[in-house]
Amino acid sequence: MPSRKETARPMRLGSLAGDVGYALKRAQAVVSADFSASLATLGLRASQFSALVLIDQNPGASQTRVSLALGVEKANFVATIADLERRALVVRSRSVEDARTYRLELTAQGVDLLSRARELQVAHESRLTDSLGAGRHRQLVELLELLSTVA
Amino acid sequence: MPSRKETARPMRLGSLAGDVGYALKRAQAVVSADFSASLATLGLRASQFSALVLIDQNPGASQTRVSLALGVEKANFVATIADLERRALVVRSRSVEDARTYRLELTAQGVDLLSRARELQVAHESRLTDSLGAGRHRQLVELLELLSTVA
DNA sequence: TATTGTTATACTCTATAACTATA
DNA sequence: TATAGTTATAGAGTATAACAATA
Repeated sequence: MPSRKETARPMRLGSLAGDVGYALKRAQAVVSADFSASLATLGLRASQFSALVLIDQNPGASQTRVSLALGVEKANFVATIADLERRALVVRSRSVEDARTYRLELTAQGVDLLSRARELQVAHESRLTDSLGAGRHRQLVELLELLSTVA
Repeated sequence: MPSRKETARPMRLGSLAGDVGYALKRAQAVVSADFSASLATLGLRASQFSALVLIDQNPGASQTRVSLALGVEKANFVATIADLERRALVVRSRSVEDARTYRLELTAQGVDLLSRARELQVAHESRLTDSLGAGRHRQLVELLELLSTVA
C-alpha cells in the first residue's frame, strides 16, 4: 500500500470514518507490512510462518486440518507445504491409519528457522505495544478475537 | 475463507494466539465477507464503494488524490474508475487549472446507488454492533484508527 | 525536471471445480 | 458414498517500471 502522506488538503472520509471494515483493512495493511518485511529477512511469508507455528504446535496433523485451522482452502495450501518441504523445513509422511493423509512435522531446520522467526514476531509485537501502549494492545487483540468468534 | 468449523480436536494456535497481525487478518476476513456479500447485491465491490464515498465527499478531486487517500496505487485505481465511469456512476472532466488531471464527480445515478449502498453499510455495521455490543464496537474502531496512525 | 493518468507486467491471495487414491 | 491431496483456472488486490501529455 502506498504511504498515506497527509497533504495540505486532507480528504473528507465521510461514512468511511468510524467504519469497522475500512479501519480493519487500513490497520491490517500497516501491521502486515511491518511483519512481512521482518519475516522477509528469513525468506518467509506470513502465511508460511503461521503454517510452521501450527505444525510445530500440532505435530502429525494433516494438511487439511492445518489449512482449515488457518482459514485457508486446502487447494491453496498445497503450494505452501510443497515449498516448505522443498526447503527441508517440513516433512510429510503418509499416515498408517489413513493412507490418504499426510502427517506433517517440522525438521530440525524447521524448528531452528521457526525459533528465529518467533524472535522477529516478538520484536514486531513489541513495536506495536510501544506505539499503542500495552493496555490498548491487549485490548485490541481481545476485541479482534471476540469479533472473529461472534460475527 | 473457508469457515472455521470447530472440530472435535481443536488445533493449538501457539504464538498465533494473542498476535495482533493474525487476529487482524481473521477479523478482516469475517467482516469483509459480510459486507462484500451485501454490496454484491448492488454489483459493487468494497473498493468501488469506498471510491464512491470519497468522490461524493470530495467532488472535483483528482484520481491520484482519491487513490492516495484510499491507500491504493494510482495505477491500480485506473480500472476502478474506468468501470464506475462505464456504468455512468462517475464522470471525469479535464481540469481547467491543470490539464493533466481529471475532476471526479458522481452522476445522479452514482448518488442514488451510493445512498442505497450506504443503507447496506448501516445494516452491516448494525450486525457488528449487535454481535459485539455498541461500546466494544466503538472501542474497536478507535483502537484500529489509532493503530493506523501511530504504527 | 516533476507529476497525472495510463499500460504492461508480475506476484500474492482467494475461490471453485474436477480429478486420483483411498476410506 | 465420502474424504485427502492435487491440479487447473480465474478473479481480486497489490507493487513496480515506463510512457505521453502537461506542468
